[in-house]
Formats: sequence, structure tokens, C-alpha cells
Amino acid sequence: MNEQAAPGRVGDVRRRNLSLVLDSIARNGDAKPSRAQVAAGTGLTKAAVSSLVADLVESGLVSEVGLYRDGERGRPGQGLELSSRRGVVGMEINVDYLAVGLVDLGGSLRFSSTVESRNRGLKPGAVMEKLGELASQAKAAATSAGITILGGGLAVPGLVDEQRNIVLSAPNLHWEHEQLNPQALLEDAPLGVRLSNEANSAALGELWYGDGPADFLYVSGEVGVGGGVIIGSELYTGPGGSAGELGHIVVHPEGPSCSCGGVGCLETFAGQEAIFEAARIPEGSLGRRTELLLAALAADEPHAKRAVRDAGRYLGIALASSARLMDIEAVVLGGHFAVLADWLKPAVLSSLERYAPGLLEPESLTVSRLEHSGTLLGAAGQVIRAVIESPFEFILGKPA
Amino acid sequence: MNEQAAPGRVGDVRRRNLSLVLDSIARNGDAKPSRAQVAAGTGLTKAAVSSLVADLVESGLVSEVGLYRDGERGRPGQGLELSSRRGVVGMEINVDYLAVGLVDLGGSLRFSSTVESRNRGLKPGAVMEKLGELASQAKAAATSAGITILGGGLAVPGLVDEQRNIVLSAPNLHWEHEQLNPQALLEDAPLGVRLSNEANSAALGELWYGDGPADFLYVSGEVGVGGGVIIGSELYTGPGGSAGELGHIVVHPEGPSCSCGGVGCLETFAGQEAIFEAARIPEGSLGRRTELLLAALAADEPHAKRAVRDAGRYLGIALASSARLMDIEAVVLGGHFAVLADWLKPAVLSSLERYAPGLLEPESLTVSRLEHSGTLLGAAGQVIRAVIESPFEFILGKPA
DNA sequence: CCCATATAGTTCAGATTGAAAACTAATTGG
DNA sequence: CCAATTAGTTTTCAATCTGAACTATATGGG
Repeated sequence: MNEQAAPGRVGDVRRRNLSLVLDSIARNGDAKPSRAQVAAGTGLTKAAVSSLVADLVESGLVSEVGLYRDGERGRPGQGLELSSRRGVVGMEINVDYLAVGLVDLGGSLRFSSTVESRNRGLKPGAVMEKLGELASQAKAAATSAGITILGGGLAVPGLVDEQRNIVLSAPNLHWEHEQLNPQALLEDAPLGVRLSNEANSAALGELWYGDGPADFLYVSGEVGVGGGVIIGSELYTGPGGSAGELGHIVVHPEGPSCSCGGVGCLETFAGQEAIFEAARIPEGSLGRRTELLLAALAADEPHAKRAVRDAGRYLGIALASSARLMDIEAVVLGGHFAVLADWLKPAVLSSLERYAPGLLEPESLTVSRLEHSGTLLGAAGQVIRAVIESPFEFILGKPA
Repeated sequence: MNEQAAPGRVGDVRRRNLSLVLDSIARNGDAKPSRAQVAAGTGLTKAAVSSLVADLVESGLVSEVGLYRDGERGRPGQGLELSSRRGVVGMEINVDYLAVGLVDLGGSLRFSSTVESRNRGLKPGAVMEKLGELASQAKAAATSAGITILGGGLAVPGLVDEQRNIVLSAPNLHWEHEQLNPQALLEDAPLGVRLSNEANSAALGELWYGDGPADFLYVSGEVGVGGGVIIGSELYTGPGGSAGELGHIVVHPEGPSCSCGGVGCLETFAGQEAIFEAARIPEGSLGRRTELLLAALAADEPHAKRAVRDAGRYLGIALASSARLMDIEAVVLGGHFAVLADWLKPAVLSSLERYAPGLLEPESLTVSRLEHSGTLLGAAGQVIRAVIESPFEFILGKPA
């Protein structure tokens, strides 16, 4: 007999309802709902909510924050919120910088720090050591703010195997099948450290802490062109975990060869390198080249304008195909594309209009406002969401 | 408070376990498992399975089929199977034919009938009337076989709104926003008739009754080029229900204009019309033109060979992009593409190798063996799956 | 100032359900 | 014919929700 689904036990009902209550409190974070409001919102009885909230408060996930005084009749409720004394550390390794952030359960970024670091070509061990120093800063910040760190999320610009903590391939770091030990960054954290893809984390950050709708494609223009697909408020990673690889969609069958071995991939037209080259920006650091490009654009320099226009045109083709294939109705531009948005967006829109008229509303092509913190928030948020979705498991092994 | 998830009640556990048991019996259809085997397979106790099976037998969904006699020691078990006395009618409207089939809960096609019918341009009412005659045949077949019809599935070659029984757009029938009344085809069926898209149904048929793996893209070459995406053994329809539209992926930015208003869509290279035209097959009925094309290919006629090779090449580009974007690892060719597979497949494979080397194994590009019955089985199967997934709801309003 | 009214939250009986264990049923093999 | 073995049922128990009754704490009119 081949089976997979677990049988339903009576206790599963409580698991689910603990999550439901926690989620309800999380969604209404600003309102600090009372037990009675949670009961109304979830459809559970007051009795059940009381019992569930008691468990959540005891575990430290939820705190009571004083009484209501809204001038209404009746006994005032106890406001509930996700504990601001429990946090998760978001971390990011990128090609030219490292970053950490401390996010409390309510989603507030309580501390963050970024350092420049030329990571391309460095061994994972060296990079992890540098990142460890940043993580220590986050731990110190947590201690002084009285925050217990539950876990961490580490985003890298490449394809990862979350289960086994392996970076399968991060071409822009020149990493190939590298075993990491992210747990070492936060040794005492009961939930450990979760490895994730940078574009996917940024997409999730946009979903949870930005203004991404329930369904959208996040497009990250970094050195490569990555993407994160959000469907029904969930990250879609595909059966093998590598969905959203927008950069290697074929946008011109007679286009140039790509580093992936293919031909005419989007990345050969809209990757950072391709844009800089077409715009005739000389070699240099990424930050410097970006400055030069923006200056050239501002000065109406024809090569620069043309480079960005072409990138936008091919990005539009890729988006048209993606939207058709996956029925995507909104797109959020991030990374390099957010920086270039003023010049890029018109080209993308006119390309969309040419290749898939009427498919995407112009208003549904938006630009991320979170910038780098989006990735940190998303990386940490994945751990926070895991707790919200399975508080029961967390309560069992609770850390005091 | 904005909430969506329903609270977990104690009774939900039984709902879930009823489905689990029914699913276990369905998966092991040929083995006719005993209660004890179901218990072992699901992880439930024998006691729980006994109680659950009693409800399922009483509702008529499951029947006991005699004792085991496998020569082992111990009391023999009662074999269980999905009742072969309950069935669902699958129906299909396509451009040049109508079809119905009677499928029992176990997935056997107990009766089927197809008639040629030039439906393009006909009003939905006229087509539905013709289809009603075929449905009557299915009903008569059910009666004489002692099968109670629970519901039906109707597949059409276009985008549908399942909830409201509207065909939003079926360009090849020249239907645009047509309200149907599929319930009228099977008036007494307690579960009604479910409208669905033809390519999606065919994909599901391939999944449930063919040899499709848990994750694949079904590509249907009919008059248009459609697709059905199966992920984790589920149909992926996208937030708006129109995912899988492979036909309008842009495969050449300077390609011809497409009926969708776009440019360079796959359909302009690999749609039936495009292939016939490039192969210089004269106008005529679809069946006749297909015969001529196959004859020309067999005779090594250069235009025909080139037409199919080009179609394959562009199909390969679309598949490369799709596989990258959605992380798809297997493709099943159906419809026209299955008929042309011998000539088409080499071109698709070499195109894949050029545009996305190593992404898809040649063995994971397969050809459907179900042909037309795949769509019927898939259309009916959706109703069968709905019962398997929610037997509790079915038991409540059970028909005698 | 007091009490009717209203709202928040708790307590407790009742119902549903699966687990576990003991039990009954049916078969094989020595 | 009986021990061993496997299938399936019955019984007891614990978990957990609902619903109703109850307690707690506020507002506001007389």
C-alpha cells in the first residue's frame, strides 16, 4: 500500500486551531484583538479561544497588552499581540554585501546592519565567518532588547536544498554544490536557521511586509535575473524547488549564447552585465557602475537609454509569456530593476502591450519599496510563518 | 477582522479520515484491500477503519467484494472497492466532434460514444441539444448496467468559469461568454455537471488514468495549442483559472501576429492551422487534412517535413521557457501533437537541447496513449475526485 | 450613588471521535 | 481437533470542541 497523508487524530483539531488563532492575531497585528474578537474572526467559540490563547501565552508566542479603553459599554478586552520579546534573525549573502536584521514576531525590524563585502569567488567558509560577526551584532541587539531569538533565515543568490543546507548552485558567487552550516550562526536558536533563495525570500518579504497582493511574480534584477512566484499568498517553488527562473526564459530564438548553455535567455538582455555592457559603462564595482548608468540615463545618453529600453522590452516578453503560462496578474520589480524603474517601466509596458495586449493592467506592474530589507524580512518571515503555521510543534519543545 | 480559514471542529477529523480511507481504497483499486490493509496503509486503527468503512458502504460509495483466499493463515479479509454501481458521465465538446463516456467510480470506462459534429460557429444551444442525445445514450447504458449516475463532467476547448457555468472564451468554436446549462444534460444526478477546460481535463485524465507522473505539463495540440499543468498530482489553474496557456507564449519577438492580438506566439508556429498552411495542405475537413499531412510526411514531402520541424522547434522553445519558469520536469504530448509525434519529437528534443541543455531528459518527453478518452476520463474523474476528497458532504445528501 | 445593560472571559456538561486493548470470528496446519 | 494467526468488533478512555450558564468589569441613566 502506498500512502502519504497522515490520518486525522482528535488532537489535530487543536493543532489547527492554535494556528488559526495565532494567524488571526498576526493578521490583525495593529488592532491587538481581544479574545472575543479573535473568536468572532475565526468562528471559534469564546471558550475555545480562551483555552487556545492560554496555551499560546504560556509558550511565550503571544502577549497580553493591557485593556481596551474605547469608551464602549461592557467589560474591556485584553489586547493580544505576537510577542515582541521573541524574534528571528534574517540574514543575506549577496554578491557585494552581507546583511543581517532582527525581526520580532510581529514583523518589526528591530535592528539591522549591512556591510559591503566582495563575496564573488570567496569560499563559503570565509563568507560564513564574516556573516557570523554580523550575526553576533544581531544577537547582542536581541539581548539588550530582551528578545529571545527563536531561529534565523539565510538568503543566498542561488538554488538551495533547504533540507540539507546545500547551495546547489550560485553562479554569481561561483559556488557550486557547497555544503553550509547555517546553524552555527545562531547556535542556541531552538528553530535553527533556514536556508533560502534570495529572490524567493524577497518575494515573500514583499507579500508579508510590503504591499504585494495574494498573487504576483516578483522579479529580481541582480547580477542574474531571478524571480519568485507567489500564488494564493504562498510561495510556489515547483516540484524541484527552482521555479521562477525568469532569467532563462527564451526571449529571442536567435539571441546570444547564455552562461546556462542556452540561447537567447532573458538574462543575456536584461542581466546587470548585459545592461552595463550595452550601455558602455566601464568595468568597476557594482555600486559605481550603477551610479554611472543612472547618470548616463539622466543625461539622456543614447547607449544607456537604449540598453535599458531593450532590457525592458525583453523583460516584457518574458513577463507576457509568464503571465500567460501561470496566469499571473501582477508583477513586482525589485533589485536592479527597481533602481532603473523610471526608465525601465515604460519599455516593459509597451512590450507587454505589443506581445500580450490586455493581459496585464499597467497598474499591476509595481516597484518594490522594501529594497534590501525585503530579503531580510522574507528570510526571517519564513521562520515566523513556520511558527504561525505549526505553533503546536513549537509549544512542545518550547524554550522556557 | 478578515479571516478565511474555517475553524477546526471535532467532526472535521472524521471528514478527513473518510476521505483518507476512500482514497486509500481508490489508490489500491486493483488490490481490493481489506479493512486491515487500509488500516495499515493509512495509519488509522482497525477500529477506526471499521467504523469509517461502515459509513462508506452504507452510502453506496464502497462495496465489499467477497473474501480473500490467498492461502495464508488467519481469518480472510473482506475485499473493498469503489462501487462499480456508481458512475459519472464524462462529456466533451470539441471543434469537430462530440463524445460521452460512462465511467464508474473505480475509473473503468463502461460505455462511450463519439459522433462527428462540425461545432465551429454553432450556437451553444444547438450543440448542447446534440450532446443531450449522446448523454441519453449514456444514461440508458447506465440503467441497463445497474449503475447510478452521480454526476457529470463536461470539457470544452476554451476558458471556463466553473462556478457559474460560463464559457468565457472558446475561440475555435467562436464562442464568447456563453452561458451554458450543463445540469440539463443529467437532470437527476445529485452532484450535477461540472464544466471544465479540455486541456486541463486531458491532463487530469493522463494523471489519473494514464501514466502521467506527479508533476508534468500536458500539451494539447488541437486547433489551438493548450496546456494543462499538473503539480504534486494536482491541476494548477492559477489564480484566475487560465494557467497553462502554452499557445500564447512568445517564441519569436519578430514573429507573425496572433489572433490573441500579440506577436510571435507559439500558436502561430505550432497551431494546426499554421502547420497545415506551412505544409501546403489544401483546405478541407480536419480529419482529411490530417490524413494528407501524415501521407506527405510519410512521403518525405519537404514542405510538410519543414512545417512539422519548425513547429517542433518552437514548441521546444516554449517548453524550455515553461520548464524553467515552473520547474517542470516532464511533458506529455497530446492531441495533434501525439499524432505527429514521430516527426515532431526529434525537432522538439533538439530544440530543447539548444535552448535549455540538460533541463529536460529526453525520456521525460512522452506521448499520451489515452487519445480522446483521456479528456472524457479526466472530465468525469474530476467529479469522482471531488467525491473521494469530500465523501462526508456526499454521504449527507446521499441518493438512496 | 446605584443598578440596568452590555461586553469579556471562564467554567462545566455534553457530544464526537480516534486510540488502545480486549474480545470475537474465521481460517490454516500440524 | 486445537494452537497459531489474521480480520474485524466492542469497550473504555482521553482529547477537544460547542453551547449554555456563570463571573468579571465596564458604561450610563435616574
